[in-house]
Amino acid sequence: MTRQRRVVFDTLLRSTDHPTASDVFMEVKEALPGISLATVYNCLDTLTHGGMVKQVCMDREPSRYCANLRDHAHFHCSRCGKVLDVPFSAGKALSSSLDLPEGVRLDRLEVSLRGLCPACTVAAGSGTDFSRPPQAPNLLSEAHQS
Amino acid sequence: MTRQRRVVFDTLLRSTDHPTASDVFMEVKEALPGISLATVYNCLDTLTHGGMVKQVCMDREPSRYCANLRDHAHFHCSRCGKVLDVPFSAGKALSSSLDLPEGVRLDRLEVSLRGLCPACTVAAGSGTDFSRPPQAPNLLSEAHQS
DNA sequence: GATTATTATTAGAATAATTCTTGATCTCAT
DNA sequence: ATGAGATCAAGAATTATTCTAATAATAATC
Repeated sequence: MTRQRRVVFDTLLRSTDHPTASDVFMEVKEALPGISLATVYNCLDTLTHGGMVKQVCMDREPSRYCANLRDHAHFHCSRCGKVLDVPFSAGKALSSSLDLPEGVRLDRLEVSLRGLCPACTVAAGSGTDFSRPPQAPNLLSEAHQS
Repeated sequence: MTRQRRVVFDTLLRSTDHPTASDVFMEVKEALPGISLATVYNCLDTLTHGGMVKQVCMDREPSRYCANLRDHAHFHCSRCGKVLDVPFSAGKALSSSLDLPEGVRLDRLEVSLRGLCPACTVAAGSGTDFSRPPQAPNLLSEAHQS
């Protein structure tokens, strides 16, 4: 654990949003003015491989990093871009709602959500109801089903 | 629906794997030798926005495309790179195993899995049992939990 | 059927996130 | 101190994807 790794890690621990590598870079520069973006990438990589940090990808947007190691999903707001941690409901095993083929070895499971965060749902206004999404067979109805 | 869009779409309908844009490009060139990669990207985009096709991202790997519109998760084999469709178990609402904050509007839910496909689990051998992954509170135990 | 307007296609340049390369620097056991 | 090994910095390189501008196809109107 080098100085730069520690500072990068501390930055993530302090952050509640889910910063990108550049976000972290800008933040970390205050403490370590000489650090380079490449080093931040290296540190984030090392921390990720060491299991101290999770890398969060959605679509092809820049990766975000998160020091919350509890199992959780990520909700990405399409309007303000914020990323929220969404805990899994206690007691419900997520993997049991999947028909995994026999014989696979499952190492990692990732759940990403898209939509509007509470604030943006309100801001977007309209007569939509603010409770739950429309119910489809399993999760939600994709408007444009064939 | 232009000629190139149709050919791109047909290619996806025929494919059982989950081709990347370049994969599609190479395949489509047989029918439309003059087509450009940019057009393939455009077509895939149009089809995705039109809801005929799903774009599948995992980590920072190239996007893959899939014409299976049924709700399903994607299993990515870390060894051979294959991507398998994993249907959701009938009757179990996935979104109900998430503690979504009040007031969010959920538009899209994506589940990605990583591990070894059946063939690669066998090939990787070792004394591992081939049935189910180790059980953790919710989905699976990340070896490196803090 | 000709003419205009719209939209899609192409080829290649541009972009942006990330990774690689190289030499300099640090750490630590000896 | 000294040397071995890892890490860092800077910038170049890579790669998936998007943009741009010009051409071509399609559709709509006369």
